[in-house]
Amino acid sequence: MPNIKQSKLDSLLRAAEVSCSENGARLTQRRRQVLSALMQSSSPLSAYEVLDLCNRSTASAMPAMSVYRILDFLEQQLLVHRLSTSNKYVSCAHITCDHKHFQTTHFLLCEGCSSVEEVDATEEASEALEQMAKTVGFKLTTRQFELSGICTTCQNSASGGV
Amino acid sequence: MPNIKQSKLDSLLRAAEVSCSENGARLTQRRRQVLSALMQSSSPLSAYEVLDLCNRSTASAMPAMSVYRILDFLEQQLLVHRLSTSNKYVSCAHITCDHKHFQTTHFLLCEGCSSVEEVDATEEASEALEQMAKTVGFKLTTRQFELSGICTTCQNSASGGV
DNA sequence: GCAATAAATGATATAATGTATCATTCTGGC
DNA sequence: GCCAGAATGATACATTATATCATTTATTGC
Repeated sequence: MPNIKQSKLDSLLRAAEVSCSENGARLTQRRRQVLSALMQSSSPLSAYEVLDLCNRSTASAMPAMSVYRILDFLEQQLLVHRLSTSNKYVSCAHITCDHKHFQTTHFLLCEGCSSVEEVDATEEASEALEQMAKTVGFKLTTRQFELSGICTTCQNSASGGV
Repeated sequence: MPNIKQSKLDSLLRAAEVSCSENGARLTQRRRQVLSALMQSSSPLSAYEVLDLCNRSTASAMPAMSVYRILDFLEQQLLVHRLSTSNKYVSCAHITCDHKHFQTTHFLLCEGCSSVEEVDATEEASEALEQMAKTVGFKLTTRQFELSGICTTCQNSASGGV
């Protein structure tokens, strides 16, 4: 279920390739395949879901091991994010911009349609959390939060489905 | 590695039993065993870690299935919490008080010693997160946040270990 | 261009985690 | 004691993740 245009996908992949080469890394065929699967998905995918998609699109079967390796690689390159609450992966929403993930990122996970929205933390939210932790002497290192809820679309459709 | 006194453990278990019976549920031997393992642990435990602990303390082997069932039960009874980021379990810090988990709870996970601190969300933090989500039309349902960082103890000990 | 080296992937086995299903045992109410 | 429902046991299996070594593909120095 590709929910993005081919042209958009191409430009994302091109940007990803540039990003890799800037780090002295290569966006190989296999890596492109995995990244592409995530980009075309409207919801986070597990490693095995990625595997299935890859093996559906190509004749040559990819082993599970490769998917895990490649997901790790893509995560290091900041091209995908791993959602720890569901242990699934999403492609980064900021591949084409020069956003550098300096600040904290939130992922809003819709319980209705499973979509994910990647947003920057507001100053206030970061501040408030930091402060709260500090009152018990805790020093935060978390740079990523995953919040569940209902997205706009699902709020408007009574059913709550896709 | 029991980090709590026997008397403390006993009183916690007694309180848990009362809590169960108020809900028309029973704290059976097996359930007590599982809950006890979690109470005695200074860090969150996976289902299989719980299983190992239970099977170490008793002669009669408990099947994995039972542990999963019992963890579900204890979670329903609000006697334990499931940490979704690590897929592990901790016993509730508020078993002996009448705290009812009405408000949002945070879990501060120490990257040094793996300990967990369960704290109530501050008004400001809840507010700020809610507000942030609202700006993109998202309605939060999350009642539990898991934040990683370094606890006081580990900040003070250079090594960062236990 | 070509060997040497490193990076990436393939292939296989296995560990770890979680669930489905049905049988058995335990418990409280009659 | 008997029965119904709850709880647990037991077994099989599905899913997810990792370890390890072989093979292929790219890169570098010559």
